[in-house]
Amino acid sequence: MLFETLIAEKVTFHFSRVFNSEITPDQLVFQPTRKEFAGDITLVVFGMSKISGKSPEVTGQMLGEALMSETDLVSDFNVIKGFLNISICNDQWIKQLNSDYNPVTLDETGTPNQSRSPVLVEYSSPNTNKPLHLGHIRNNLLGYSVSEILKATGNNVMKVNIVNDRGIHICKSMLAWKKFGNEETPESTGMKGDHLVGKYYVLFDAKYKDQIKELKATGYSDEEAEKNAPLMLEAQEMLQKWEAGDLETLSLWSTMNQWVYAGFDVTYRKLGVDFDKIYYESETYLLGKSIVEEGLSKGILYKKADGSVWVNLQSEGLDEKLLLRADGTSVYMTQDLGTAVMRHNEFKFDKLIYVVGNEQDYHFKVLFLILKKLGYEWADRLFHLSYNMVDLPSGKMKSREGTVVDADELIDNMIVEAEKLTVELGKLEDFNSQEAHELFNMLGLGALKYFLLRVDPEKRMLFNPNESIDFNGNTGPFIQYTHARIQSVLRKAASLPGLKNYRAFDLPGYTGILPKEKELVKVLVRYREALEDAADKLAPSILANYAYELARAFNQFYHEHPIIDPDKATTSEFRLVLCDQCARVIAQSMKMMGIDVPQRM
RNA sequence: GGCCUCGUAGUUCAAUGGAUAGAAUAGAAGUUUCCUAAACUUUUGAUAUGGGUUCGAUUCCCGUCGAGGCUACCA
Repeated sequence: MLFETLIAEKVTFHFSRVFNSEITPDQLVFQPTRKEFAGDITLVVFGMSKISGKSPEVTGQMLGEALMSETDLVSDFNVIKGFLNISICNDQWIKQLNSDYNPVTLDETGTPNQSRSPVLVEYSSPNTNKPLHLGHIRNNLLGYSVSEILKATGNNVMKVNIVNDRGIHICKSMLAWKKFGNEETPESTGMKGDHLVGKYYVLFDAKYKDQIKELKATGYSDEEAEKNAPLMLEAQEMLQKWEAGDLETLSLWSTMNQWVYAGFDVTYRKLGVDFDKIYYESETYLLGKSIVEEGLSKGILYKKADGSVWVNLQSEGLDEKLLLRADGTSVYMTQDLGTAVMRHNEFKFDKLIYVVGNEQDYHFKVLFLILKKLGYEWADRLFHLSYNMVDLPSGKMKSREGTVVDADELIDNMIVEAEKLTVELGKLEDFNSQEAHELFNMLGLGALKYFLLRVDPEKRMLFNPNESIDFNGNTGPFIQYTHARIQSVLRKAASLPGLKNYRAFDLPGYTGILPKEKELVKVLVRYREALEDAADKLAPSILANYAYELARAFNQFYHEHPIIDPDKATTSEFRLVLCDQCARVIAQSMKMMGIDVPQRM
């Protein structure tokens, strides 16, 4: 917090002098002073009164007096209950905005620090049998944003993706295409590849359901019907062929996967997310067996009579978990053990962060425990960044019931909506068609990204597609608008004689800092703190809400001080530096959420 | 059944154990001679419930109620 370190140092020094007992800086609790009280920073003295031996009020009063008379930081103070409200001298405030002060000290180029061992962020991890939907968007934005935040705080980040390109689900799409597809291709239909494959996945499910119904009519039970439906049997046969390396199956698999990848690429590009390395499960699913064998030989794992391999986690309060089937084939867990070890061998990562939905909380808990049991010390540096689902007003999204919100469709709608509103507001007078198009993109995606990122990842959130997304209030477009507005102010200032060099300013004799200016400085200076918090908790929501607070504070400030007055260059300079800093901090925090900000709109 | 999340204004979201629980939106009333009104000002309105811990609890602990997830030799 602003001035916290400075004050803390003085407090510990004077505390021991005044009360004859010691207190350490980490015992001090600071908070910003609430608006309704006089002061800039508040020291909570309840906890200190035990050490001082005096009541909270007296402790606060005596400390306040000492700070005021013995330091040049404090201009005033008051004590209310156990709260010591401290006012900071004006010249200290101005120092904060002096030419050597720059809140944006982070690496603006985004170049990772290569000398540090990398932080791996795994996100997206799609299946190749259907297009991406709203839930994936939350995942992608979270993963991308967390990566950018970590980069900005000096980490060497590797973004990785593991594509689930094998298994029975792919076979279902392949089978339906083979039987009912009439050789359709993305080219012949004009459909995006992932949507085309998804169409056959849905078709499989529909036909499969018909068959179940027929079987049940002939007296099968639910379970028998599901198991014995011809389509399901065929799909399983196909999976076996795939695993056996059957050329025809592999070739179809490869063709359809390429369609999907081409489709995903389009969506990823629209979302502005990317990866440094992509893994494919078809290449990694066999990993992990040797690790299990090793654990077995060390006696950490055990074999049951049927030959299956298990780990016992009952001492950790969990259950037994299967790691290898009786036939020696691997399961999901085996594969994840393998990829984790492989990634550590490959990168010697500092951390590995898995951005995966919270329905897999248990899986990751178990995964980390097993690795720990197997003796990998780096197991402590694995994190599951768990996020909750996105709900629709009708409840949970269910692909089978067709209540999913398709990613591409949603993105396109957002852009159309942005266009409608912008045109309505008549904002486009000096935009050519390409610039206008870029602006709609920025606004539509800004709205969507901000909407999904401003909510704490742990929390379930609600998305209402009919209402689309607001462009007013706590939204991406509001912040984007504020940035454009500031740029406009700065352009105007640059055109005025005498104000061209406001960036390299110092403040000769300027002392009369106004309350609104002070408020803005306070918000600005908390930026670093917000960023470190966001990196610490892997929560872009902190940055999102911070960016909004800053935009709002700016609009209020601007409302009160709207005029550039060339006659009062000093005052204006100070304000322009504030503007400049606001724009830079807004742009940078938005960038870390993958949101572009317009220069004008 | 067991385990894990989560319950905050009508609605969508905030709040390192701190002061009178903040915003937005919806509702009511206002502000444009101005560098951008996608702005600003005023106003109505909330911690599911019962205990406990303490100077102080939305936050920590226990119970109840409610929502969701996990509890596969699927991934």
